[in-house]
Amino acid sequence: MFVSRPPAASILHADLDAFYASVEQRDDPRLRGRPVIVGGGVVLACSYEAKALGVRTAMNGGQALRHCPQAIVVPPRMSAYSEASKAVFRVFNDTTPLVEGLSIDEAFLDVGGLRKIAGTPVDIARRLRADVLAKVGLPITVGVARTKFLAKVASGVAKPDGLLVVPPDEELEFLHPLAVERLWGVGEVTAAKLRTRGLTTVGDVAMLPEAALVAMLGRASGRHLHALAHNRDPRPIEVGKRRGSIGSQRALGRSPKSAETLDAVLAGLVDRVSRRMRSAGRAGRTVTLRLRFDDFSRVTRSHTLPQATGQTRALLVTARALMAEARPLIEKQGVTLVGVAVGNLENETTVQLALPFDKASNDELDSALDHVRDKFGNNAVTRGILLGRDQGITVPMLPD
DNA sequence: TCTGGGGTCCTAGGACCC
DNA sequence: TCTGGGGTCCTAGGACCC
Repeated sequence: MFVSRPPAASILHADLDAFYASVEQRDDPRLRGRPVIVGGGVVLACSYEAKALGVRTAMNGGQALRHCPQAIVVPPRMSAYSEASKAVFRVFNDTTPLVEGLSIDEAFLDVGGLRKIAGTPVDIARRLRADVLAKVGLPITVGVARTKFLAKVASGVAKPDGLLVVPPDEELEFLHPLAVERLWGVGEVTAAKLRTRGLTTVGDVAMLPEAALVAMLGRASGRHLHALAHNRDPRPIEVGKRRGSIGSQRALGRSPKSAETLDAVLAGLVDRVSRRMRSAGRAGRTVTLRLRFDDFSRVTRSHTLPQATGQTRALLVTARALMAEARPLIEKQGVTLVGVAVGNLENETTVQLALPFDKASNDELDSALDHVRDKFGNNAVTRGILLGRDQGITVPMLPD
């Protein structure tokens, strides 16, 4: 007869500490041990030394310096962070094939099946932290639990440079005393709603019936929160998720902007987005224009095309039409931010050019290749497969 | 020095089709 | 002729996360 045991804690949530700031401290020894702020007008990231003095992410730069006049402010180096992220994800992927990336600096890893070859989840987590430090030179915190949600909560509690395991028989003891803000999906608005009703800990929330939470927060949020407070999270690790939209935005400051300036900004954003789409081998159907006004209110206007595209021209035509639609609002309120995003992204698996090679002139072939380059980026062509005389060019799906 | 830039998911109403 | 239900897609806004 089998006795069923609860599944072991075998989900890891690995989260780099103060990621951008740690990369800066790694690359410049003079910054180590000192309060570092990455960003200028606004704090993109700050070291734990700066956090200890009251600096927070997304804080306005002047405000941050008032908290911490001795802070060293460095401009962001996005390509360095992107490289560091790739190196860390290589360590993740060397640890287990079951890796689900959440953002540039965090991921879930399922190490449940590795006990025989790599040891217990805790052994693996210790080794992972040591490997990331040795190979990439960055501190990383790991939470270990039976579910994704709890592993993430655990890493949040263990930060910085920590390791925290929540054993399956201690889950509620760990979870219920925590502040509601620790729950994934509880931000400022939800926390305020809960607190006005006297609910400050996860345990308080767990005592409420689901229907009460649904009435308070809406169907999805209510159910979600009820499940998390009772530590129910059956979601598996998902490998190979691809993003659903690509966007870019730019803050403009408060001074009024002419229509020409706005159009130039718009064209620049569309160009940036479409380049990124092509080099990722993606195409999308829904173009969204986002505007922010000087009172910080926002609006969006969107339009869905019949066919997915990654071409600059088609996206720009659509974005301009949306901008024209929003014209009256802009004249009334003074726009301070413009963003363009393309969603409904589809995977481009292959492109077949209906161009028989044996009948095509060199010029026609060149223009066909240009077409592929224009649509999918240079990468696509160098990685393309020439199938033969009358089958044209097939471009394999590119990893995002 | 009031407030960056990149995303995800949910809701709700209306259009449209069967 | 009138009435109805279900499903999907689109648009706009909002909350949240890093």
